[in-house]
Order: sequence, then C-alpha cells, then structure tokens
Amino acid sequence: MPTIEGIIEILSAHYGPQGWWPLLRQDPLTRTWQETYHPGDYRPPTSQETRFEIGAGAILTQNTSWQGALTALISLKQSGCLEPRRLAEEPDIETLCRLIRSSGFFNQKQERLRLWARFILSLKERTPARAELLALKGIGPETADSILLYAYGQPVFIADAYARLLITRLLGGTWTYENLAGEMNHLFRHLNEPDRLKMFNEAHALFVYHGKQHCGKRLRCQGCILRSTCSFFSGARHFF
DNA sequence: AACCAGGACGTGA
DNA sequence: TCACGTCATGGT
Repeated sequence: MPTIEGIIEILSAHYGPQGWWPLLRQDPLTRTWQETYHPGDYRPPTSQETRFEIGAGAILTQNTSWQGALTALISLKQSGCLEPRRLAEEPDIETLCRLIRSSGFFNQKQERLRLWARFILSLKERTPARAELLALKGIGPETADSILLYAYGQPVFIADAYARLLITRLLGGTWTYENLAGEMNHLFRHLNEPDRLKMFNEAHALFVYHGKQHCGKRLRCQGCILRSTCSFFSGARHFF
C-alpha cells in the first residue's frame, strides 16, 4: 500500500514541476492573451490585479473545464473588465454575462465575480482569513483555498475532487474535503513554511494534471504511472 | 447522445 | 451532517 507522500513523489518525478497558478500574459507580437505557467517560481503575486485574476479564475472554473474558464478570463481581460474597481461599481450585467458565457453558470458567476471584486478591494493589501472567504457567497472550500495558496502564498492543501478520487482509489476509505486537508497538514507539518508552500502548490497541480489524464470521474488507466500500486485497479482488474 | 469538466448553494430529512 | 436538485456551456 502506497503512502500519500509516496504518491506525490511519483507524480512529481513523472510529470515535473507544474508552475501553477497559470497567469494571463500578452504575447508581444500578436498582442493576444494566453495562459503562462512558471515552473520553479513559488513567489506569491505582489500585485492586487494578479491576486484578483487568480480568484476570478478559481470562480470561473467551478465545475467547468479550465478551457471554458480560460476563454472567459481572456474575454474579460481583452475588454478591460478583469479589474476589481470596474466590477465592483456598476458594471453592465448583460455584457458581463456575455463575456463569461463560455464558463457556464454565468448568472451565478457574474455575481460571484462582483462580490469577489468588492471584497478584495476592502482588503487593501491584507491577507484574508479562510473564514472571511468562506463567508462570501460563491466561495466554498476549494475556491477559498485556491485563493489562499496561489494568490496569497499561504501553505494550505486543496483537497479537491481529483485529489479525493485518487487517494480513495489508491488507499480506500472515505475522504471528505476537510478530512483530507487535515491529513495533509498533519503529514507535512515537519516542513518549514516555504517548503510546505512548495509542496502544497505542486501537489494540487499534480493531482489535477494526473486527474485530467487518468483519474477523473471516469477512469483512463491505460498508461497511468500509478497502475502498479493502485489497489483499486488491481481489485477491479476483471472489469477492464 | 449521454457524460464530464480544477464547485457551491439551498433545501429537506 | 448528508443526500439531492439546481445552475449552463462546450468538448468527447
């Protein structure tokens, strides 16, 4: 039976540094906006705009593909609407819905973006507490932790659906969000804060990447690096 | 043509 | 606490 630390180590050795959170960058030649990863750089963003962008991306990708969320994020950026001040005041709701249409659930998400904009403005430069984020309508555990980890450099683990699916399949048991997050905090409590930040940054990104490739709601076990140590796979071998 | 995608909220047991 | 319906678009 593999350990959680072992699983992360295998994924890390296999896929390499992930460079999350992906940030928007303008191509100097074509002047088009695209996502860019920054492997090896774990410094948290220093500008309010970048922190807002990360939270906006986290909201837009709720229960939708990253591709759809990214398209929406770029649409916002291109029309100059990815700014807290502009969204917090009195934006044209119709236009806002149209810009983020590709991310789905646009009625809820346009409001969630505006609430996030208001909130981050009220913060000034202060780092929010987790409870403050959770108190916002439209920000649950995963979105809150994504903001804390990737926008504010807080060493928290994001126990999202991919992580829970993978851990459940490899180790068995039942894992709730807080449950797995607590276990991760316990497992890595010996690391100093910067190292724990790197660990949780990479771990979440790796779980998502591997989840997309092999271990989502529907399984794609062919070519999975964890096949040999996956008790779920060996136990269900006869189904394949 | 169902199913899935980097969830969260409201409701009712 | 937990199970379930709802929110919507876009790709496979």
